[in-house]
Amino acid sequence: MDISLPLDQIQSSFKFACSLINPTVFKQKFRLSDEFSLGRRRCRAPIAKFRCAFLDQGLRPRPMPKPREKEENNLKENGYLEERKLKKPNLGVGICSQIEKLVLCKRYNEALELFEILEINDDIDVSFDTYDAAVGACIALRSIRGVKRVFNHMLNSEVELDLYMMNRVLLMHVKCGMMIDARHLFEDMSERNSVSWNTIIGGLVDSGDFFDAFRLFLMMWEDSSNVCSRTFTTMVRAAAGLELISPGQQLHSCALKMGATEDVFVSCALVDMYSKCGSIEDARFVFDMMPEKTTVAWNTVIAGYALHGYSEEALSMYYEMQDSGVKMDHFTYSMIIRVCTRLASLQHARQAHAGLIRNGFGYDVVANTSLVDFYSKWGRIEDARNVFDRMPRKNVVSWNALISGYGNHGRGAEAVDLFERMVDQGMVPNHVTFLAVLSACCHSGLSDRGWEIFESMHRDYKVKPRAMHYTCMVELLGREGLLDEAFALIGSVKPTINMWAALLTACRVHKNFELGKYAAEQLYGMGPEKLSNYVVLLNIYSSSGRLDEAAAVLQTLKRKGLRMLPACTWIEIKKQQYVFFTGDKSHPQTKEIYVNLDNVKLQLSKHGYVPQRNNLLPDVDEREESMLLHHSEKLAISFGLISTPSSTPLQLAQSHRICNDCHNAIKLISTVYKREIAFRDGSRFHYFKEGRCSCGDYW
DNA sequence: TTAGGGTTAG
Repeated sequence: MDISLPLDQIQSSFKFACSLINPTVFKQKFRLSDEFSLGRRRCRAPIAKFRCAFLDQGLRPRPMPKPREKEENNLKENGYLEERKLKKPNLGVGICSQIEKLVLCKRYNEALELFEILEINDDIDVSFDTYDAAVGACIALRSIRGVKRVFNHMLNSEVELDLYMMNRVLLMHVKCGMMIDARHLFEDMSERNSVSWNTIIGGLVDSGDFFDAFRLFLMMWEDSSNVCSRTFTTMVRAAAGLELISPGQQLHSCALKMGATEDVFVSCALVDMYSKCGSIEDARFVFDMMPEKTTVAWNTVIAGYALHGYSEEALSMYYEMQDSGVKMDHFTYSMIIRVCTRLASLQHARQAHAGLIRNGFGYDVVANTSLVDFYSKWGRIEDARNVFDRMPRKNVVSWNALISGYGNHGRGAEAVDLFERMVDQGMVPNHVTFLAVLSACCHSGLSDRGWEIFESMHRDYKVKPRAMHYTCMVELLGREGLLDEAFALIGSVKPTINMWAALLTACRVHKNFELGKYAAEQLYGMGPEKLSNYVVLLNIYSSSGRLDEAAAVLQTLKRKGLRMLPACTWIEIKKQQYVFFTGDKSHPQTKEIYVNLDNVKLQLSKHGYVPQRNNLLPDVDEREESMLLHHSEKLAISFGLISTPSSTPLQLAQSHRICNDCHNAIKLISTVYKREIAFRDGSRFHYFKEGRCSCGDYW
């Protein structure tokens, strides 16, 4: 970060940095609409221009009130005028003040309903205060209909809006996502202040039009009197949205020179920007420099660590935050519970759960959803259910988390029940819901129900099945041995690697070598340079006893210089990483490890765990095969990642998830290459991305 | 009058 430049140099370099943003590229990238030109015109009567824009959109305001002169003369003649004059202000003032009161009480819907009365009574004078309240209701409800109604009324009444009200109207359009109208409004404003600029730029950033936001900011920069700390906050968010550190750094420099970094909002935005742009060190630097660290500042830096997979650092910051005495909020707990899920730390998660309740956030939907996810992922589905049942409000993510949990526990019927209950309660399922419930059906062998749900996805819920749903169905059909149906399903869509892989697995299980070979070749054809595709092809050949063809694949591999790395698992214990390859005996405590593994194997068998034998590999003895097959779960158990040695589907699934263990590849490579090709490739160790068990991409 | 941080799957 170069922050030593003089201000004028910073300004010019900032402009240069922004000019580097190629409009064409950005328009393509962000699918921007036609270039937004900011007119220099000034309109003396802005409301007249709004009317034109309004009519251009095909909207027709109600007829203007007719002159009442004739009517009043008639009334005067009949002696009614005095009565009317008395009634008019009473009715109008009553409704208007009622609207204002309803908005104050946050009864926005009722306020807008009452506003309808104003529409049908032309003779009620509406004050700015009432319009302001109605605008507030529209913003709170994000009601486009409300915006049209209130704005229409303003147009009809021909009221001259002052700058404050113009900004409110602008904000109303921005908040309701009506950015085209907002742009027209902004363009036609005869007077603008920093609020007007910040509002429109903020709207552009919120709607993802980062490039337009930068362009407008540069225009604003020309008249720097309008630029304030809130502008920097918004623009830093734009840089974060673009994930471009260079404009972010320039903004940081400008903000420093203008003293804007003293604003806690700017600093928080900078912390967020640096972490989103991949520089957690700079994020931490900005955080450390903050004289006053607010809850949001702590949350932002914790979120930054969590985003980059630094779960332990995130947890450590969480405890530092606790020690600092800063109040934690529902954001803090949501994040930290998610971090605990990654760390598989029941102890910390329980503490966070207790803190959540103790500090009065026990009803927060997001934090509770994190808890449901945590408990269901770590073998405590009943705890997950308890948390879920006690949630006063649930959103689709909460339902998805629990359905997914039941599915992973092999409790498919309960997952389906939950899905049906969710629909009964009026919750709209999304593509994640269907993935969870289809996957649950798949793991529990509920093929008919799975197929029914799959068919209803688009028909009843208008959720178009994606590739992952088709993959799930291929797996489901494949498990049932319906290989031709699975093949036909793949043929009905654009096949993906995962679909062929699922079919290949089914073919191996059901010994359909011809179709399996075809699937493997398709897989091979979709990514010829990917080692994993050679491995599965090699696997299918050797599995079907076609050793010559398997040898040919090996030759191809050799010719292309692709090396197969042996399967490995690595584990971090107290910041020390331990790496194990298949059949590895190089660790100084190998003897103890294998004794432990044998104990685990014994305990597993006592719990009824029967290793799945692979009858396609004749030259591997049973002991070795069993060891290879369950390498990951045994390691996970022996290092305490799985609390008890049992064979519940969840625990096995978790161990595979942690160790990313690919059984077939391990077996194949250890069979074909034996131990002598096992080597430690130091360059692969950079996959220690999250410091937990992981496996290289080359599988 | 405008602003910063969070959940499911992949």
